[in-house]
Amino acid sequence: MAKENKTRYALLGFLSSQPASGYEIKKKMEQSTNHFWREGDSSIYPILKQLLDEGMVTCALGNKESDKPKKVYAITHDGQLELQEWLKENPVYYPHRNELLLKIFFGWNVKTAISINHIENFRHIVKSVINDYQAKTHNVVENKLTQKQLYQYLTLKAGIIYSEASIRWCDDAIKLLKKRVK
Amino acid sequence: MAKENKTRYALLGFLSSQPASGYEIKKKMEQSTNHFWREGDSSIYPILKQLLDEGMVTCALGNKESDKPKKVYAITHDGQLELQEWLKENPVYYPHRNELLLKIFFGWNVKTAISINHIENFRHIVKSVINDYQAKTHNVVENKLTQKQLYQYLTLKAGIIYSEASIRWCDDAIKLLKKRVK
DNA sequence: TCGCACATGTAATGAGTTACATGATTCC
DNA sequence: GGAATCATGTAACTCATTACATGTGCGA
Repeated sequence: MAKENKTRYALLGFLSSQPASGYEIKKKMEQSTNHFWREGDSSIYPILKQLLDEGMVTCALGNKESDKPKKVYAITHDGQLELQEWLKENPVYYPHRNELLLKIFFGWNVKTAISINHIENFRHIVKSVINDYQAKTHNVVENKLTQKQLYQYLTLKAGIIYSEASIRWCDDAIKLLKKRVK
Repeated sequence: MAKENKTRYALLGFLSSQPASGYEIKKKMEQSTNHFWREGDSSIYPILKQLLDEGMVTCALGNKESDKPKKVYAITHDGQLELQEWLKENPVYYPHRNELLLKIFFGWNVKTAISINHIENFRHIVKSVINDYQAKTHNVVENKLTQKQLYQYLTLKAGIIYSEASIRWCDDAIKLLKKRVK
């Protein structure tokens, strides 16, 4: 079975919300799905073109006021259907690789201080990510959200819960390792 | 900058513990690092060969008693050094893709029941994974572990903490979605 | 005028996955 | 005898990333 390209569904999904250019989609991704889904700078344009050829999206040039070379894509009925079909299918759970854990796993080959350092660095990164999340959720009232906002909020919450779990593991691991080192 | 192949370090890491054949390494991976690092069936043999060419490992044929076509690899001094150099470097944090969250993010395009169903399926999978972890840790006494076992234990604990976080998110998300649907 | 953000693309690399291919041994 | 596991590998394909390439509009 060929590996399916899922970027197309991400693009269709964003366009199902409102028409946008490739660049705008990329910016929106960075703001909203960055912690669980991101695309490279150049992967997005070829696939938009492909979707256009397949009739899943339409393309209109620029907005009338300015003459910027901007292509605004919009989803078609076929595109909506394909998106919905995909949304109904069971998602696949990739086992993701974690290089930090691999280094910890083999940590007995180096000084304990090195492993502790890796974990502390990771903890710093996660801390700053949590701040980001909190800025985005701190004035959210759960039962005042629109349907669309609720779903976005759920993915944000996933980010928070996983990050907090990371912090807990870091603290635990550092404590155990420091006990050994002294 | 070329993307670095990290499989080699995983192999060196396992061989730093004890000599083994490619197949044995694969089996050990499945038992120990499967939740944060796994290799495809066929990715492991070419890289062992490459490590052999580079002098990072040696290769001895079979064990004397049986004449199985088994190649037992052992790490060399150079291999140990390369492993340690890599262990000292700061790990890279990949943003991993999560297809479930992407489907949830665009969930307002389909019936709420579909999103709830995806989350419930995921919850089942995580539950069975947690049972696995617990079987492996239920008789561990933290301060009786050897250095090597401690590091392995830390990665196991990471698996547990992340899985528990997943369950918490699932319960949370299902509750919020069910409130909307009724 | 210089640099930055906007805006769209192509080409090359290499990594990961899947399918394919082979053959021995062990257990039922 | 047949199935599962042990054991090693090759080939093809897809995907993701990186670097490259080009051009506009705007503010300091």
